[in-house]
Amino acid sequence: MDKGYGVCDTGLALGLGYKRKSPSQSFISGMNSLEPMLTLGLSGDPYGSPTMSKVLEESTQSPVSSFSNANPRSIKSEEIIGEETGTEKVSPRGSDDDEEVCAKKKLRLTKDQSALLEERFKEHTTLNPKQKQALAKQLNLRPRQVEVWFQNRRARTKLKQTELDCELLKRRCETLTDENQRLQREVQELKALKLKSPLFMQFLKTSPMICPACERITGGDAPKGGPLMVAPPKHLFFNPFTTHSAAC
DNA sequence: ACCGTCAATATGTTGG
DNA sequence: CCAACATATTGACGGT
Repeated sequence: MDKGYGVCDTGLALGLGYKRKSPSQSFISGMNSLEPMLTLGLSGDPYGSPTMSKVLEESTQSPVSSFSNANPRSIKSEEIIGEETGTEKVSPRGSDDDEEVCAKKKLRLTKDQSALLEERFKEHTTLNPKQKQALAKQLNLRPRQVEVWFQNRRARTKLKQTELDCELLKRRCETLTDENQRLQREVQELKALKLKSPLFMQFLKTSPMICPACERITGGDAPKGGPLMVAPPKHLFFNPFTTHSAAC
Protein backbone atom coordinates (compact mmCIF):
# COMPACT_ATOMS: atom_id res chain seq x y z
CA MET A 1 0.00 0.00 0.00
CA ASP A 2 1.31 3.37 -0.92
CA LYS A 3 1.82 5.51 2.06
CA GLY A 4 2.06 8.61 0.01
CA TYR A 5 3.75 11.62 1.42
CA GLY A 6 3.80 11.12 5.10
CA VAL A 7 4.41 14.70 5.88
CA CYS A 8 1.54 15.93 3.89
CA ASP A 9 -0.72 13.11 4.68
CA THR A 10 -1.56 14.43 8.08
CA GLY A 11 -5.23 14.09 7.92
CA LEU A 12 -5.80 17.77 7.95
CA ALA A 13 -8.84 17.22 6.00
CA LEU A 14 -10.68 20.45 6.09
CA GLY A 15 -13.78 18.77 5.04
CA LEU A 16 -14.78 18.84 8.61
CA GLY A 17 -18.32 18.05 7.96
CA TYR A 18 -18.83 20.24 5.01
CA LYS A 19 -20.57 19.72 1.79
CA ARG A 20 -20.32 21.46 -1.53
CA LYS A 21 -22.31 24.55 -2.08
CA SER A 22 -22.01 27.74 -3.95
CA PRO A 23 -18.49 28.88 -4.71
CA SER A 24 -19.32 32.48 -4.23
CA GLN A 25 -19.85 32.35 -0.56
CA SER A 26 -16.69 31.26 1.04
CA PHE A 27 -14.17 33.27 2.84
CA ILE A 28 -11.51 30.72 3.60
CA SER A 29 -9.69 29.41 0.64
CA GLY A 30 -9.56 25.69 0.71
CA MET A 31 -12.96 25.59 2.17
CA ASN A 32 -14.40 27.01 -0.92
CA SER A 33 -17.94 26.20 -1.63
CA LEU A 34 -18.44 24.34 1.55
CA GLU A 35 -21.11 24.40 4.11
CA PRO A 36 -21.71 22.47 7.30
CA MET A 37 -22.66 18.96 6.51
CA LEU A 38 -25.14 18.03 9.13
CA THR A 39 -27.76 18.35 6.56
CA LEU A 40 -30.74 16.18 6.36
CA GLY A 41 -31.86 13.84 3.75
CA LEU A 42 -35.29 13.25 2.55
CA SER A 43 -36.36 11.52 5.63
CA GLY A 44 -39.86 11.32 6.82
CA ASP A 45 -41.34 13.89 9.03
CA PRO A 46 -39.90 13.33 12.46
CA TYR A 47 -42.16 15.85 13.98
CA GLY A 48 -45.73 15.65 14.73
CA SER A 49 -45.28 13.83 17.94
CA PRO A 50 -48.44 14.98 19.55
CA THR A 51 -47.00 14.68 23.00
CA MET A 52 -44.41 17.28 22.38
CA SER A 53 -46.76 20.16 22.40
CA LYS A 54 -47.68 19.20 25.92
CA VAL A 55 -44.15 19.68 26.99
CA LEU A 56 -44.20 23.15 25.65
CA GLU A 57 -47.51 24.03 27.06
CA GLU A 58 -45.76 25.87 29.82
CA SER A 59 -44.23 28.25 27.43
CA THR A 60 -47.37 29.68 26.09
CA GLN A 61 -46.20 33.15 26.37
CA SER A 62 -47.24 34.82 23.25
CA PRO A 63 -43.86 34.74 21.72
CA VAL A 64 -44.79 36.00 18.41
CA SER A 65 -42.91 39.09 17.98
CA SER A 66 -42.24 41.92 17.28
CA PHE A 67 -41.14 44.05 14.49
CA SER A 68 -41.07 41.09 12.27
CA ASN A 69 -42.71 41.00 8.95
CA ALA A 70 -40.87 44.00 7.80
CA ASN A 71 -39.51 41.88 5.08
CA PRO A 72 -42.11 41.84 2.36
CA ARG A 73 -40.60 38.74 0.88
CA SER A 74 -41.54 36.82 3.93
CA ILE A 75 -45.21 37.31 3.51
CA LYS A 76 -46.13 34.18 1.74
CA SER A 77 -48.88 31.74 1.66
CA GLU A 78 -47.14 29.38 3.98
CA GLU A 79 -46.64 32.20 6.40
CA ILE A 80 -50.21 33.19 6.28
CA ILE A 81 -51.32 29.70 6.98
CA GLY A 82 -48.98 29.63 9.93
CA GLU A 83 -50.53 32.71 11.28
CA GLU A 84 -53.60 30.76 12.14
CA THR A 85 -51.71 28.89 14.75
CA GLY A 86 -49.85 31.86 15.98
CA THR A 87 -50.89 34.18 18.65
CA GLU A 88 -50.49 37.32 16.76
CA LYS A 89 -51.64 38.85 13.61
CA VAL A 90 -48.94 40.61 11.87
CA SER A 91 -50.28 43.61 10.23
CA PRO A 92 -48.89 44.13 6.79
CA ARG A 93 -47.16 47.21 7.84
CA GLY A 94 -47.44 47.82 11.52
CA SER A 95 -49.72 50.51 12.71
CA ASP A 96 -48.53 53.04 15.17
CA ASP A 97 -51.17 52.74 17.75
CA ASP A 98 -50.50 51.95 21.38
CA GLU A 99 -49.48 48.39 20.63
CA GLU A 100 -46.58 49.63 18.66
CA VAL A 101 -44.23 50.04 21.56
CA CYS A 102 -44.85 46.50 22.69
CA ALA A 103 -44.44 45.25 19.19
CA LYS A 104 -40.96 46.59 19.16
CA LYS A 105 -40.00 44.40 22.07
CA LYS A 106 -37.59 41.75 21.14
CA LEU A 107 -38.65 38.22 21.49
CA ARG A 108 -36.64 35.91 23.63
CA LEU A 109 -37.36 32.28 23.17
CA THR A 110 -38.12 30.31 26.28
CA LYS A 111 -35.85 27.55 27.46
CA ASP A 112 -38.27 24.94 26.30
CA GLN A 113 -38.58 26.48 22.90
CA SER A 114 -34.86 26.72 22.50
CA ALA A 115 -34.42 23.20 23.74
CA LEU A 116 -36.82 21.75 21.23
CA LEU A 117 -35.36 23.80 18.43
CA GLU A 118 -31.92 22.58 19.36
CA GLU A 119 -33.16 19.05 19.45
CA ARG A 120 -34.61 19.38 16.00
CA PHE A 121 -31.50 21.06 14.74
CA LYS A 122 -29.45 18.10 15.89
CA GLU A 123 -31.61 15.91 13.75
CA HIS A 124 -31.72 18.18 10.74
CA THR A 125 -30.11 21.50 10.13
CA THR A 126 -32.75 22.39 7.62
CA LEU A 127 -36.49 21.99 7.59
CA ASN A 128 -38.91 21.37 4.83
CA PRO A 129 -42.06 23.45 4.89
CA LYS A 130 -44.06 20.71 6.47
CA GLN A 131 -41.60 20.25 9.26
CA LYS A 132 -41.34 23.96 9.76
CA GLN A 133 -45.06 24.26 10.01
CA ALA A 134 -45.35 21.45 12.50
CA LEU A 135 -42.54 22.72 14.62
CA ALA A 136 -43.92 26.22 14.63
CA LYS A 137 -47.24 24.91 15.78
CA GLN A 138 -45.61 22.91 18.51
CA LEU A 139 -43.65 25.89 19.68
CA ASN A 140 -46.46 28.30 19.30
CA LEU A 141 -44.34 30.37 17.00
CA ARG A 142 -44.77 31.51 13.47
CA PRO A 143 -43.10 29.40 10.81
CA ARG A 144 -41.06 32.40 9.84
CA GLN A 145 -39.62 32.54 13.33
CA VAL A 146 -38.68 28.91 13.18
CA GLU A 147 -37.10 29.48 9.83
CA VAL A 148 -35.11 32.43 11.10
CA TRP A 149 -33.99 30.48 14.10
CA PHE A 150 -32.65 27.71 11.92
CA GLN A 151 -30.96 30.18 9.65
CA ASN A 152 -29.23 31.87 12.52
CA ARG A 153 -28.38 28.56 14.08
CA ARG A 154 -26.71 27.36 10.89
CA ALA A 155 -24.77 30.58 10.69
CA ARG A 156 -23.56 30.14 14.24
CA THR A 157 -22.56 26.59 13.58
CA LYS A 158 -20.62 27.60 10.56
CA LEU A 159 -18.88 30.39 12.37
CA LYS A 160 -17.88 28.04 15.14
CA GLN A 161 -16.61 25.52 12.66
CA THR A 162 -14.63 28.17 10.87
CA GLU A 163 -13.00 29.23 14.09
CA LEU A 164 -12.17 25.64 14.82
CA ASP A 165 -10.67 25.14 11.38
CA CYS A 166 -8.67 28.27 11.83
CA GLU A 167 -7.21 26.96 15.07
CA LEU A 168 -6.41 23.67 13.43
CA LEU A 169 -4.62 25.36 10.59
CA LYS A 170 -2.66 27.51 12.97
CA ARG A 171 -1.46 24.51 14.90
CA ARG A 172 -0.65 22.63 11.74
CA CYS A 173 1.33 25.58 10.52
CA GLU A 174 3.31 25.63 13.72
CA THR A 175 4.19 21.95 13.54
CA LEU A 176 5.19 22.28 9.91
CA THR A 177 7.41 25.19 10.76
CA ASP A 178 9.08 23.16 13.47
CA GLU A 179 9.48 20.27 11.14
CA ASN A 180 10.97 22.47 8.52
CA GLN A 181 13.52 23.76 10.97
CA ARG A 182 14.46 20.27 12.02
CA LEU A 183 14.91 19.19 8.46
CA GLN A 184 17.02 22.21 7.72
CA ARG A 185 19.20 21.31 10.64
CA GLU A 186 19.43 17.79 9.36
CA VAL A 187 20.59 19.03 6.01
CA GLN A 188 23.21 21.12 7.70
CA GLU A 189 24.38 18.15 9.67
CA LEU A 190 24.65 16.05 6.57
CA LYS A 191 26.57 18.74 4.82
CA ALA A 192 28.95 19.05 7.72
CA LEU A 193 29.35 15.33 7.79
CA LYS A 194 30.13 15.31 4.15
CA LEU A 195 32.95 17.75 4.66
CA LYS A 196 34.33 15.96 7.66
CA SER A 197 34.18 12.46 6.42
CA PRO A 198 33.98 11.94 2.68
CA LEU A 199 34.40 8.26 3.28
CA PHE A 200 31.24 8.06 5.33
CA MET A 201 29.37 9.89 2.64
CA GLN A 202 30.65 7.46 0.13
CA PHE A 203 29.36 4.68 2.34
CA LEU A 204 25.95 6.33 2.56
CA LYS A 205 25.88 6.74 -1.13
CA THR A 206 26.46 3.09 -1.81
CA SER A 207 24.42 1.66 1.05
CA PRO A 208 20.63 1.78 0.72
CA MET A 209 18.63 2.74 3.79
CA ILE A 210 15.02 2.68 4.76
CA CYS A 211 13.32 5.84 5.75
CA PRO A 212 11.30 4.96 8.84
CA ALA A 213 8.53 7.29 7.87
CA CYS A 214 7.78 6.20 4.37
CA GLU A 215 9.60 2.89 4.46
CA ARG A 216 11.13 3.65 1.16
CA ILE A 217 14.60 2.61 0.38
CA THR A 218 16.73 5.64 -0.06
CA GLY A 219 20.31 6.14 -1.08
CA GLY A 220 22.52 3.41 -2.38
CA ASP A 221 22.89 2.33 -5.92
CA ALA A 222 21.66 -1.20 -5.68
CA PRO A 223 18.56 -1.69 -3.56
CA LYS A 224 18.05 -5.28 -4.53
CA GLY A 225 20.02 -7.74 -2.58
CA GLY A 226 22.35 -5.16 -1.17
CA PRO A 227 22.89 -4.68 2.53
CA LEU A 228 20.08 -2.72 4.15
CA MET A 229 20.47 -0.25 6.91
CA VAL A 230 17.63 1.06 8.97
CA ALA A 231 18.49 4.58 9.89
CA PRO A 232 21.95 5.82 10.49
CA PRO A 233 23.52 5.72 13.91
CA LYS A 234 23.14 9.26 15.01
CA HIS A 235 19.47 9.83 14.37
CA LEU A 236 19.52 11.67 11.14
CA PHE A 237 15.91 10.69 10.68
CA PHE A 238 13.63 12.73 12.82
CA ASN A 239 10.18 11.99 14.00
CA PRO A 240 9.91 8.49 12.68
CA PHE A 241 6.16 8.48 12.89
CA THR A 242 5.25 11.10 10.42
CA THR A 243 8.39 12.73 9.29
CA HIS A 244 10.53 11.88 6.34
CA SER A 245 14.17 12.29 6.33
CA ALA A 246 15.72 15.05 4.34
CA ALA A 247 17.28 12.25 2.44
CA CYS A 248 13.93 11.29 0.97
C1' DA B 1 -20.79 51.92 29.68
C1' DC B 2 -19.35 48.10 27.41
C1' DC B 3 -19.75 43.66 25.45
C1' DG B 4 -21.71 39.25 23.93
C1' DT B 5 -25.72 36.90 22.44
C1' DC B 6 -29.47 36.28 19.60
C1' DA B 7 -33.95 37.34 17.19
C1' DA B 8 -34.98 39.76 13.29
C1' DT B 9 -34.24 42.33 8.92
C1' DA B 10 -32.07 43.30 4.37
C1' DT B 11 -30.13 41.66 0.51
C1' DG B 12 -27.59 38.67 -2.55
C1' DT B 13 -27.22 33.83 -4.51
C1' DT B 14 -28.79 29.52 -6.15
C1' DG B 15 -31.51 25.70 -7.87
C1' DG B 16 -35.80 23.97 -9.53
C1' DC C 1 -39.69 33.61 -11.38
C1' DC C 2 -39.72 32.15 -6.80
C1' DA C 3 -38.62 29.67 -2.65
C1' DA C 4 -34.97 28.66 0.22
C1' DC C 5 -30.85 29.64 1.64
C1' DA C 6 -26.34 32.38 3.12
C1' DT C 7 -24.48 36.42 4.77
C1' DA C 8 -24.13 40.97 6.76
C1' DT C 9 -26.19 43.93 9.75
C1' DT C 10 -29.28 45.87 13.27
C1' DG C 11 -31.18 46.36 17.69
C1' DA C 12 -32.95 44.54 22.18
C1' DC C 13 -31.45 42.58 26.13
C1' DG C 14 -28.73 40.59 29.93
C1' DG C 15 -24.46 40.20 32.33
C1' DT C 16 -20.17 42.41 33.94
